[in-house]
Amino acid sequence: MINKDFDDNCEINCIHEDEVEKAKRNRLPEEVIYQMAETFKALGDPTRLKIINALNQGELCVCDLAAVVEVSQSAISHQLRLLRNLRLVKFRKEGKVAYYSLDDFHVLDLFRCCLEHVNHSE
Amino acid sequence: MINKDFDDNCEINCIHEDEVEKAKRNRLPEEVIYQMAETFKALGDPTRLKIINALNQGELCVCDLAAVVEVSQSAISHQLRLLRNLRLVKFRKEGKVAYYSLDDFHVLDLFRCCLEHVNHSE
DNA sequence: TCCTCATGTGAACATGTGTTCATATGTTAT
DNA sequence: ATAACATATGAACACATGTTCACATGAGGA
Repeated sequence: MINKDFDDNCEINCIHEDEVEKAKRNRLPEEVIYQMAETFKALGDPTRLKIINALNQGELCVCDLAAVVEVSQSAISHQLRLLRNLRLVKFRKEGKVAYYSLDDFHVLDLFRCCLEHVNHSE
Repeated sequence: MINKDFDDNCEINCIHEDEVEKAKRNRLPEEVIYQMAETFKALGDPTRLKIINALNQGELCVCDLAAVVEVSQSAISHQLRLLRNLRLVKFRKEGKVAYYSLDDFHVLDLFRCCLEHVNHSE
């Protein structure tokens, strides 16, 4: 079962060759993996999760978000830019006030799915 | 609409009071947010996503994973410990070989949901 | 027992990340 | 135009994170 003769230019020796080949064929493109990681990374911060949870119920302006999440306006703004760049939130401007809301319904799916995972694993 | 008289012991001034109050009531417990962030953070790394994608098709041993993901055995082992601690993967030992597999079906849900998000936003 | 092999792990290092501070931008009211 | 205000942003800082390296552990074979 273990095969040590096979290694495509890397020093790894213990291999279930067939399983490895199968797994290699099922690999996703590097770019897809990278983008998924970026998305998960964006959701992997308490402040940003709080922002998303707050926007769940509808749009909010920056200073409202700061009040709800209880961090500085600057911190919120930085995080919103990040979420914006990943198309997780969108915004519209009304005078000097910027109203943010969730951009993509997948975001809520991810949020809910993770919440369920957390609630079920105690 | 804008109210500057209300601020519960923080200096934020511009507030749509009712919206903020509503959002505050809907806040999740700090601990839940923290755990969700931990979970997303765990998924927010290319190496770990590759591990999860590889385990998608069934269990694999550590050196197989190293071969598929193409990083060192040590790096894989460190990442597996992290995933193990978050109950995202489990393992069984057969002699000196450790076989890892996905622990929780929510993990795959999250993975697929994110993949869909990435594929749809180009 | 001694050796080899598969895996685990601590320390160290470079890099990435979130917040704060100061300041810039752009809007509205006076 | 000036002042007040909402938001954006660059720099800097402290801290977290992923990998590598060296070595430990523990199982099986000679």
